[in-house]
Amino acid sequence: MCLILHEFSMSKIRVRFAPSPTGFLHIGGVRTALFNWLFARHVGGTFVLRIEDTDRDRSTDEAIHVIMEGMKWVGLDWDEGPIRQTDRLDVYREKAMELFNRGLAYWCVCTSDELETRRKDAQTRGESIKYDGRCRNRGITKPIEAAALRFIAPQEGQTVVHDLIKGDIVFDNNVLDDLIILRSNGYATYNFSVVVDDALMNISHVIRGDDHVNNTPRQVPLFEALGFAVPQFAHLPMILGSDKGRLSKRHGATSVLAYQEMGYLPEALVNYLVRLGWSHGDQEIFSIHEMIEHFDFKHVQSSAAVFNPEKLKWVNAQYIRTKEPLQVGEALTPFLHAAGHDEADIARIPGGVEALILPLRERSETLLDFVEGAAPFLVESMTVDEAAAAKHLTATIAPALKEFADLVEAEQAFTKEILEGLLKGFIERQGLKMGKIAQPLRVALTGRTVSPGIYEVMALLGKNRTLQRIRAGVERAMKN
RNA sequence: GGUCCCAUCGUCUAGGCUGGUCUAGGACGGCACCCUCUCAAGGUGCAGACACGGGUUCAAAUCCCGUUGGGAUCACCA
Repeated sequence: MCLILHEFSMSKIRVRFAPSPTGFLHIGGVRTALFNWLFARHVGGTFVLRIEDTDRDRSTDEAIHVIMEGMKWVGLDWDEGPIRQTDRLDVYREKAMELFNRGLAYWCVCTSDELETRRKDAQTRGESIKYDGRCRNRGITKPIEAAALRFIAPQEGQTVVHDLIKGDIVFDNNVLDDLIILRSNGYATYNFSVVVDDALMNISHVIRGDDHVNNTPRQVPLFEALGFAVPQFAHLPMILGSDKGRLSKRHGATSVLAYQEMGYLPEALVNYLVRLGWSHGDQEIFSIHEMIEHFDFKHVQSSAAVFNPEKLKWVNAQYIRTKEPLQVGEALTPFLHAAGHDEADIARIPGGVEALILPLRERSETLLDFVEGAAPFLVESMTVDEAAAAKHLTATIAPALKEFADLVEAEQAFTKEILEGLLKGFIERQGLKMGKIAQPLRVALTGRTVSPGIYEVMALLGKNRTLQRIRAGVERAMKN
């Protein structure tokens, strides 16, 4: 029974996302996490969050917090962790010493300064800059001075990495360095702690960025030396900026949470990101369920992709238009508050926030666009675009506006449909064209030349403000 | 420079493994028209790509080789 259980856990698919907490969670990190998560959910495996904080100088608790907040916002929940590598330092030391005791590692007393000058010299001579191995045969058993522990890397034959995305990648072992696994300060290095953790945590698939392919042939012999099975690898192509360089602040926000602030819906960001490097025929919009169902490595692109903010906006707009108005309203409310509109402002609108969604969602790509478009309906006295007023609120149209205001005042019910009938009847009797009256009306009601349909505008304003604003518009028009 | 990766419209991509159905499909963006009270949304249409050169083959976007171009990586960072 125990054996069966053990074997089951060994064969189970386990993946991990292992960010280093030296900054915020950026777009590339989210995509790596997403593909790990999607694969885990697709196969019913386990998704582990591991924090690689062995660089004690650059890692901060704040960064860990921000990373987890970002993951939560996009909905990538983890099954185990967060596991911090700094909690496992003893494990790495123990495994490193095990290699030393087995004669698979040696002490190196070359200082970093010496190594650096030697590297530079080698480079100017045009030679290989890898470690020359001078401590390899010194046989230091108990270093008195500060010493680093180096792994004896194989120098003959080849290491083949079986990559789920790129296929087999072959490296000649003679390019392999005797890499340091334990620093002279006693802390394990990245390449070593990663291997120990992936092995001990039974990670079956290492899914990470493309920039790690060259680390892989260094890590594979380490798995073997430690006596562990080598996991499967999947190296994801990079995400590039519009200049095809690394994605950076130049290309807009790089922190996920900045996209939250810019009014993007998390599901839209995820949808955009999943299509960056992965496809399922011609499908563009995927529910989370569909992504999980269809995700596979076979359709992951092997070349890098340029991040396109325009398309992200389009995807966001699709979600804004199709999501339940109530849910959009929930997401929108904090933005309204942030813009200085309180509950009383929102209460001015007949129907509240929800009433705002339908007329504005066809015109909004982000939640910030909603805030902008909703402004005239959330205030008692609005700001008027002077140029618009000068152009549309003329003395010529003033009498018609006034007469329409009287009609509105006499009307008891105040719905979009009734208002439509009212206006249409009015212009017919007056022999006016809709275009003649609609724009002046719009400027009078919203202070702008751009808004939702004129009936929606009046409905959102309510009878009192509608009358008030048309009358104010008439005043202004007569002076024009 | 060494090593490794990559190469279809401006961008994301389908197709490639299992050559013919590809005069290369879809999406974003662009342009035009329609709809129309403005702006959108929506609809219709247009422009736009197999990096180049050699092979293999009756047939190549698809397979092979080379060239060119791009990228990643070469730390006691991760």
